[in-house]
Amino acid sequence: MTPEELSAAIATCLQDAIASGELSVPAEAVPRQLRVDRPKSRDHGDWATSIALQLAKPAGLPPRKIAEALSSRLAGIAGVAKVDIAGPGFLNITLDASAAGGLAQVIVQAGVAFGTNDSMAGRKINLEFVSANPTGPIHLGGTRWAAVGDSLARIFQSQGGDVTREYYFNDHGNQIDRFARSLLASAMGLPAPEDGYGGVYIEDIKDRVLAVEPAILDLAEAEAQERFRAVGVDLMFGDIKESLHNFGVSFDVFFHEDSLHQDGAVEALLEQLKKSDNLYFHDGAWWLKSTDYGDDKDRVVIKSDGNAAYIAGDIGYFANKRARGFDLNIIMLGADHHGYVARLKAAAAALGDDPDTIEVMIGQMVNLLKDGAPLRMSKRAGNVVTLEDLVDIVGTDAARYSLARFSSDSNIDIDLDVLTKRSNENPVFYVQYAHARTAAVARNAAAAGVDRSGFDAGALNHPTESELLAVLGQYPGVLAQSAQFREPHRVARHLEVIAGAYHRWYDACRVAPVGDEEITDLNRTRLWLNDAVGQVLANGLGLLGVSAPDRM
RNA sequence: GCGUGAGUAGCUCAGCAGGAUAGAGCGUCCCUCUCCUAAAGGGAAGGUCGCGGGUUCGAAUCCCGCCUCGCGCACCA
Repeated sequence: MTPEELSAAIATCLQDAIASGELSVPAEAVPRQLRVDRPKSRDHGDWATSIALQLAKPAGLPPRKIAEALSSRLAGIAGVAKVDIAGPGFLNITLDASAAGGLAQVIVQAGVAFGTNDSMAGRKINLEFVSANPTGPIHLGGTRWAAVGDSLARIFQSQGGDVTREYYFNDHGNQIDRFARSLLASAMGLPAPEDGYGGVYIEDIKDRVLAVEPAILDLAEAEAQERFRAVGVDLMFGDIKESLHNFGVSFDVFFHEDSLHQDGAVEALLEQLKKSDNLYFHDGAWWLKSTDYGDDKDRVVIKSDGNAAYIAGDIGYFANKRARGFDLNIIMLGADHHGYVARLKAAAAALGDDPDTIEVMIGQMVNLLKDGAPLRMSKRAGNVVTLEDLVDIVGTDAARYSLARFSSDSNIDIDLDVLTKRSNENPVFYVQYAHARTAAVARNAAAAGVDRSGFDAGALNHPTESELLAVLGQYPGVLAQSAQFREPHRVARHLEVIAGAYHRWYDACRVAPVGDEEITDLNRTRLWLNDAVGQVLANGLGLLGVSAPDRM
């Protein structure tokens, strides 16, 4: 029995109590989702609910009275062995060992489907992340989003969501010109332009452009710069796509900002905004009245030089996504872009659309520590640490896991020295090891002749088994919450909890018989549990894009 | 100044649609392999949950104020 199933059963009991007139609670006071928690102390049963305390005020009754009204009904739920009223009115529920143990079989039979759900079915979700400019390699901030964004996409899919992973290439505007000029300067042996880019990767791209077009420097300067732009940006695109692919992230759409300008989409939308009186002309530029829609200040959409400002592309891009049918557009941005949120939503509102179809996730910075001191990074100076650097140092699994296990809201410090040690300070090893251990136990069980031909749910009654079953049962709920709050780190953290419970169980309970002991249903049932743990760990690691090795 | 994120154990961080004695990993100190992977497990030490008010039967969690730190506040993208 999972906590969700128990919760649903308790909700039914509550409805019964209300219907029978025993309890009088205003409908709006009844929580839609009735929570059951795992108590910290084993003396408080397997699961507990504080529903009686929550309903005391709206029902106008002492909480213990409510608890009493509910406890006899809860005791009647199939699989519930005992219900106690404790403290101010907690309801502590103890399950039959057989009801709790049945979960092991349920999980094995569900396989990869265990934990999945259809709560997001029918939702067409566009998940835009990384979107690093094609003027350099993916830096650490982008790497964090690659790990978090791809995991979130997988989690949405596990909940039935229809997800499109999308990468927006800002290949329009003068940063690309700066990139081209930087390549040209490098090829001519000049220092990087004042507003340009430097560093080894510029040298590298320059060399590769020259390899493709050896005569490029014989062209007139403007023409040479254009060739550097065209070929250089292409090479950069290729590098970025390859890095992401090697990182296990497959984007469905690489969207080029330039295409919005090429096909006239942006121009048409700006005309529409002019007609709807959402744009005005001032100081030689066209401004969006974004303050009418909650922004701090109005924003220039067409600069006085006649060129489209950056937000013009965003307006076109949003309209494009909506035209493609996405009802939820999640955009992941770094903390240095959080000022965008208001203007993006304002732009949506100005178009007459629903700003709530846009959700912006802001990820805080990743700081690197080297020799215990913060490492300052600058793309211009060229001392960036890239996705590839990180993968070279710690590998894809550790990189993805260590970035995904933190809340995006917190700044994280990654100590290169620690990660270079490849010690088990990285929890990914702890979780992967637990998975490898389940595989080893299964191999040994098979060699000893233990199979899953028998199952006695009631036999899983050791304290470590009760704990292990409980945390396995929480997995679907953790997944659902992870999707709801867009927080993949909840999955990672719960895997660590499961791994810990598994290691403790392993220490206390054997699957394979010792020596020539007779094989019983206890051995077989424990094999079910062992395999269930392996399944859940593999499912969870899969959602994080991390491998689940059978041997380590 | 305004906006925004953070402040929880020595370190890195969970927990925050309020719940019973605040957690994990690492680090420190003990202990456990004749027994399926000791890359593990058990135990100990270690906390005014930034500070001050408020709401509540109950606050790390919600509200208000303050302090400190990160990030942002362009006709750059």
